[in-house]
Amino acid sequence: MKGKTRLIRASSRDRQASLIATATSLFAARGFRGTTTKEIATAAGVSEALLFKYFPTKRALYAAILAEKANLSALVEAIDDVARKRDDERLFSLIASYRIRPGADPTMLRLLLFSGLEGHELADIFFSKQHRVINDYLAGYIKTRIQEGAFRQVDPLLAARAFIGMVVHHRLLHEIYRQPMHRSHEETVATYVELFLTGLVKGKGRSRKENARCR
Amino acid sequence: MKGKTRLIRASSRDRQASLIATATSLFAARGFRGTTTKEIATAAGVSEALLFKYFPTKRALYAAILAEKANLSALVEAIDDVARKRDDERLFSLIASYRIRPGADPTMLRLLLFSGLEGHELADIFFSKQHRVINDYLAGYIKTRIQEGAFRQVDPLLAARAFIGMVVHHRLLHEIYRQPMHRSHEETVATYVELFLTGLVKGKGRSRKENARCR
DNA sequence: CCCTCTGGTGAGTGATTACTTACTCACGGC
DNA sequence: GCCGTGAGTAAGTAATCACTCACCAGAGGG
Repeated sequence: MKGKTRLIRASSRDRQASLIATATSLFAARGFRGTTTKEIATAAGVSEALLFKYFPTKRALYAAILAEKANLSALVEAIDDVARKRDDERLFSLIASYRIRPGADPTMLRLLLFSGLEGHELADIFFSKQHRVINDYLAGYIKTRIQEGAFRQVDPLLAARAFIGMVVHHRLLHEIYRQPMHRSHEETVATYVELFLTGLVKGKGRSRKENARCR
Repeated sequence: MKGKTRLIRASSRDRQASLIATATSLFAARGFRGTTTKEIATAAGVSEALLFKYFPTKRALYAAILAEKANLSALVEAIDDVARKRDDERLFSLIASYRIRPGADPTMLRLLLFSGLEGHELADIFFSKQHRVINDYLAGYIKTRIQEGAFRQVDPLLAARAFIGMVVHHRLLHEIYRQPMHRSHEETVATYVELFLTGLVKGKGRSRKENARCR
């Protein structure tokens, strides 16, 4: 209490984590080239020199972020459950909701896009962990459902891409280009899922809930 | 013929156009922040000082590009024709082919993404001209077809987004993240169009070409 | 009381950046 | 023949960048 400011010396691990957290949001907002090491250090409340004590180069800090922020295991686990029950509508809704949910922060999407566009060497790994995991999982499920006779005969990988594409594109418009969502989150998800499962053309059967006069 | 090199003095208009062309591909490849004025000038074969004779700032050059490169009228005209004939499959195939065609260059997509991510002030206008035009056109067509009873009752804007989303996402994977196309260009387009029009779930009618036992 | 180890910094360094200034050169009209 | 005009440039400049170095402060152990 004798000094004017209470100097708090953080542990090595804490400081490193705080630098990564700060840098993540800055890199996501402005990209690798658009973010300076000074900005990161200042935002984290330390000197620039200290940043270089923990990460030898700016690229190393960026690489640490891409390597770390990549776990989608929570989503995959949640999906695994409904997949076993063969609840198609719920499974697709879950995937879409996870991305389009109201408070979903755009950090990871922006980081993914920036790393791809800027051609970072670790972009491939980041891409694999962020996107491919779920794409491949979905393709696997679709393949199974085709074999079971529940889905039409299509290329499972392309079908999975198509659905993920709807969702990712929606986020892109909303989070990058600030396009307003003119429908509620639930309506949007339901529309995409229904479109994907039952198609756009009429007269070939309706949604499960309505009359199915073709039976 | 007396000098060692024949100095060719281009006209103001030609030089400006050549600078814009050169800068476009560099900005698309590396982004606004990742491209230096010196690189642009050198690539265009002139001095850096001359660049600033034609464009007062680097941003002004970038703005000139975004303002200029935005015409999709050729596609809209081609679509207009099949739209009048109500040939759904062909219309959707046309839109998809235009983007997924073999030699399509990724310049505009990359420019669009970079400008959105980097938050350039003209990104909105560029986005409107590059993307919204076709999205709104497609939404209008879908709305008409719903009124005619040919398509199911869905939000036309969301449906249009969904289809464009499939296509844009496919390009993203292919052109930004270097994912290989494991199917031919035609097969891919056909799959997306069929998926979108008739859906994934089986037993509710088939593609037009096969039996339509629900009639 | 001193010694060492660790978290932390102020003040640089050379390279690169967007942009400027003061200039040259070629040519067409008078 | 000379003069104005427009294309073109070499050589800056101030700011900013990633990164470095020499140094400091305080805790803990002997």
